[in-house]
Amino acid sequence: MARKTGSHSEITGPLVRAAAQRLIAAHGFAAVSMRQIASAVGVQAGALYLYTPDKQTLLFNIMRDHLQELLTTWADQAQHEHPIGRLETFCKFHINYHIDRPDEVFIAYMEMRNLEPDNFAAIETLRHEYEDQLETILLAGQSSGDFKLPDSRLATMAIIAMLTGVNTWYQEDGRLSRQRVERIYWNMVRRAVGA
Amino acid sequence: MARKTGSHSEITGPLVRAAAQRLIAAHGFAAVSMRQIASAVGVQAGALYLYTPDKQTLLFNIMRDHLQELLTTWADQAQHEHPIGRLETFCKFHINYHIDRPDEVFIAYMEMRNLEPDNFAAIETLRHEYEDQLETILLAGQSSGDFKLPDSRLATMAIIAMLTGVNTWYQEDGRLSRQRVERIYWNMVRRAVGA
DNA sequence: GTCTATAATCAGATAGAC
DNA sequence: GTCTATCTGATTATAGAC
Repeated sequence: MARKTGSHSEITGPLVRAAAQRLIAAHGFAAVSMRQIASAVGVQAGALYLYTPDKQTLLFNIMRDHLQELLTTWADQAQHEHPIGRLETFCKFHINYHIDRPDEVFIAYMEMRNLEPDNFAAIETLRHEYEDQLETILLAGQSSGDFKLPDSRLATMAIIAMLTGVNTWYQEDGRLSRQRVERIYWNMVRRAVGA
Repeated sequence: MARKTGSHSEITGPLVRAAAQRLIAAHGFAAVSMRQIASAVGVQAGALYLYTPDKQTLLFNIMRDHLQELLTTWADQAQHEHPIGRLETFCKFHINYHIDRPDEVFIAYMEMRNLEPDNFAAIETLRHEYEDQLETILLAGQSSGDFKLPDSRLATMAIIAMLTGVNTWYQEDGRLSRQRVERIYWNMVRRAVGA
C-alpha cells in the first residue's frame, strides 16, 4: 500500500467519528479495537490519535454530542401551548429523532457502563435533562386536568421506554410507514395518560 | 495462596455461572475477562474450562436458560380466560419477573451482538416466542372487542418495551412499592389498549 | 479439580521517519 | 498527516504437574 501524503484532517476527523459510531453500535465499545476503527477509515491505528486523545474520549464525545443535539433540537420544536399538543409533538419528535439515529441512540443507552466515572456523571445529567422535558409536560397536563396520572415520574420513564423501543423493530421499508408508526404510538400514549 | 484440593465441581460450577452473570451485567461481555470471572469465584483462569468449553458458550447458556425459564414460568401462570384478565396477569408477571432478575434481563437484551450466528438465531427464536405470548393475548382481545388496537404487533413491542423499562429505574427500597408499580403500569397498559 | 506455566494473539498508546 | 515499528501488558485457551 502506498503511503498517503498531504493534509486530510478535515476529512479524516469526521470519518473517524463515523466509523467509530458504526462499529461501536454494531459490536460494542469494548469489543471494537482502535485498529478496527482505523482500518474502516483507511488509516493506521497510530493516526487515530491525531483526532482523539484516547479511546474513552472518543466514546464520551459521541454520547455527549448526541444528547446535546437531542436537547437543542427538541428545544427548537417545543412551542405548543397546551399539554396535549406538546405531548403529541414530543412523541412524534422522539420517534423520528430516534429512528433517524439508531447508532447514536443505541450507543447512548448501551455504553453507559463503559464510561469512566466523571464522563458517566456528565452523560447521566444530560439524559436526565431530556427526561425532565417530558416530565414537565406531564406535570403541566396534570395541573390543567388534561392528564390523569398517579405518578408523573413513572409515567415519564414508561413513555420514554415505550417510544425508544421503536428502534428495536422499525425498518424504513417495513410494513408500517413512519407516519403510521407515529400515529399509533401517539394514540397509545394519549390513552395511557388519560387524555 | 495454598493450593485447593478435593472435589468441588458441584459447588464451583454454579459459582462460575453466578459470577459470570454478575460481572457481564455490570461491565459487558467483551469487557469481562475469564481471569476476572475466575478471580470472583476464587480459582485460577484455567479451572473455568472444566465448567464451560469457552467464553462464548458461557454467555449463550446464561441467555438461553434465562429465556427458557421466562417462558416456562409464564406458561404456568397463563390461566386466565378473558383477554383483560390475561393481559393484567401478563403485565404483573413481566414486571415482577424482570425486577427480580435484573442481571439476566440486562444480559439477554444487551449481549445479543456478542453471540455467534447460530447462538444468535437460537436466542432470537426464544425471545420471539415470548413476544408471541403477549401478541396472542392482544389478538384475542381484539377479536372479542375488549381491546381497540390498530396494529397488534406494534402494540406488543410497545408494551414489552414499556414494561421492561421498569428495570432502568426501579429500586427495591425506593419511593414506590412493588404493588404500586405493578398497578400503575397495568393502568397505563389497560388504557393504552383501549380496555 | 485445581494449579502453574505457557503459547499465540491482540490490545491501547507512543516515537520518530517521511 | 500518516506510516512503520515498537513498548507494555492483557487476552483466550491449553498442557501437564499434583
